[in-house]
Amino acid sequence: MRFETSTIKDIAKALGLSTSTVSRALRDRYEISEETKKLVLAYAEKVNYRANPIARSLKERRSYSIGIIVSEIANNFFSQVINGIESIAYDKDYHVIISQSHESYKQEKLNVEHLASRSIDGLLIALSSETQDIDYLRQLYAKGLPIVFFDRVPVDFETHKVIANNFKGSFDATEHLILSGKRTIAHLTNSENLSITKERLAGYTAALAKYHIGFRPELVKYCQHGGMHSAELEQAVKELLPLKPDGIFISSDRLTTGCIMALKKTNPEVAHKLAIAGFTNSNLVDLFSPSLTSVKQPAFEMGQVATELLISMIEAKRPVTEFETRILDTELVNMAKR
Amino acid sequence: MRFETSTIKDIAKALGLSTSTVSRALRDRYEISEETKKLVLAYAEKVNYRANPIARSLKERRSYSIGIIVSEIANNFFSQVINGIESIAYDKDYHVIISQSHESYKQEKLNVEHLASRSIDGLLIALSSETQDIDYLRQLYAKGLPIVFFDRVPVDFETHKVIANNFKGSFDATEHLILSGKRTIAHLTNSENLSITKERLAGYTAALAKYHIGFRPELVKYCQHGGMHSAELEQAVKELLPLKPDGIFISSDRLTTGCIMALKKTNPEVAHKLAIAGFTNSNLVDLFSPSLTSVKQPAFEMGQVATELLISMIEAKRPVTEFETRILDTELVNMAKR
DNA sequence: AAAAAGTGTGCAAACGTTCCCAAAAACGTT
DNA sequence: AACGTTTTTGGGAACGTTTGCACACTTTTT
Repeated sequence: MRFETSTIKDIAKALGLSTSTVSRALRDRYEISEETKKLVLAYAEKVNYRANPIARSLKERRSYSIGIIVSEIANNFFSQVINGIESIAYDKDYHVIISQSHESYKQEKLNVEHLASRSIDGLLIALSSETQDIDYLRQLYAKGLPIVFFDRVPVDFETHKVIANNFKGSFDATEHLILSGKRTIAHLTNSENLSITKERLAGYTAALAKYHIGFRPELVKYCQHGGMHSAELEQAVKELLPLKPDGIFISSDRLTTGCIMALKKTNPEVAHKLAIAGFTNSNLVDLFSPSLTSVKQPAFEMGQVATELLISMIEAKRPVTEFETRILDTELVNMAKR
Repeated sequence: MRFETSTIKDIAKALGLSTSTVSRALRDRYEISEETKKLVLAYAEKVNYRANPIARSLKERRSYSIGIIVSEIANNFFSQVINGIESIAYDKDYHVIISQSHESYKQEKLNVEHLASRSIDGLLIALSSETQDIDYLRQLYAKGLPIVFFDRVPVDFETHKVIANNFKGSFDATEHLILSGKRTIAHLTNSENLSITKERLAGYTAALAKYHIGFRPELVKYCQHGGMHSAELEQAVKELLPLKPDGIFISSDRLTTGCIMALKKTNPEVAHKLAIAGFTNSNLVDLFSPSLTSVKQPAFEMGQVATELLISMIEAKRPVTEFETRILDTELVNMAKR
């Protein structure tokens, strides 16, 4: 801000102390007499002193801020994750800077690099559905930037990761469809290179296998852009319907809503006959028609856990070498009766 | 970031120049020989030099970042506004920092002050539904922090403002209900102290007046927390239904979805008989059941306009004294036939 | 040929902190 | 009373920039 606020120097001058003393009093560092400390604190309070975080950042070579990359904040899952992140970050005096990749690799890379140049202390990232090459992240990581992945995580990157139990979530949802009598269950899913895609596919096939239903690859449709383009979704739906599925399991928030929308638009009569189960964290799911069974991820908690792990990395005195992958359980809700 | 990158000093040393020369070459300032400039630029490119924004901020006493306060990012209207803000901000090399008030005055004030201490160059804010006292904003403004309000704006604060044409949006929605034969139209709205509440109420009453329908105050229900608490909504619905409305006009995104949810939960049979019209920017509105007529705000454009105004204030050489209030038209979509 | 004007560069201070190092003050021990 | 400890304070450099000023050199003007 261009307008002046009081600085440590001002306080020092006013109190006849040195800036070092004032700084120490304020940060409660080293040995400092109770008396002086109180004096400084009282005066600082009086003039409403706020430390200049910019100056502090420059000096300490860290910014007390962490970067977040998600594909879209207008996505319930991600906005809930962000709320979780904030809840922890603010507690520990970190600020968060949110960037959106819009499922674009180029945008993601650009944003990450921008954040890195803004001196973030660490990065929380869910990869875009387009992302295949994470070399740029490796480089930053090698240079010392702590990174924690969540939701969409790369397999071959050694760091902390936080994911939902995608396998179980998918298994449960698929099993639910099977138990309500469906046998031809389509699977609409994200870009093939995402970790969540693989895990969710595995849950789906495992459920089929448990009930001795043959896996038919043609029932699985991938969406490269994660549902960002409605044309992509309509195409997938168009290809799927001739196969006469009686149920469909959809593997992401955006795809779920997008798919129902596409169904309604292109084949409204089918939409209501098809049993639908899908990942979504929308809190509007109760309003949807056709209704669906939804797999809800513990988004808020995922954000919290990821942030705790990240901050532990940031504040570790020595390089962290032991990494963990936290897996949090999903929840199956709003069982549609049909 | 704790890891080292090359600095202006490094470049200067490597090239046998002074830091001033390098700085000037990089920023293309003052007279500097083409030759030296090319040399520096080439070398900077080679070592992948990135100016340290922190140092620059400290020196220039500005951060090239703007703060945003919204009640909730998990709200389609606001996330679209944010996208609009980002589209302009990034173009002009500003970074944005997003904070959520969660419709709490306390949280809002805390966040604003936090942002201010983080040296933002300007603030874009939509007031929380609880906010009555904006003295803290006045103080910051008086100290020189440029502020632009959008959506929820205070009346008695002289600065740029960007709003939707709330009057017309409400008028159109209410008229739509009237034209489809409704006569007892309830109005569910936000906290009474919000600007949008007043404007939308005015549109509602004007439409009633045009068709010679008497205004019945008991048909208007205010929600202090803007739909953040479902109990509040259910209570409002409970009080409204005995009055036997045949239509309802709801005046905000969160209230619209929340109200339908409450209706469905408490009186599912009524829910489908009532004609519903409401403000919402949800892109899932096509999936809703009961369906509704929605008033959509030009959220993206609002964000863009607000940002342009803010940046013009930030970059003005002399204090701005002429302020404008931009009013953008809403759109009535998805006319429910009933 | 000297003075004036123009051009390119470097020096050094400043932005507001933190923190190493040394100096001063307070205290205790003999 | 002189010394050693311990506790508290101050001086000043550093973080990476930007920029006013001075200086040196070149070109133009008289």
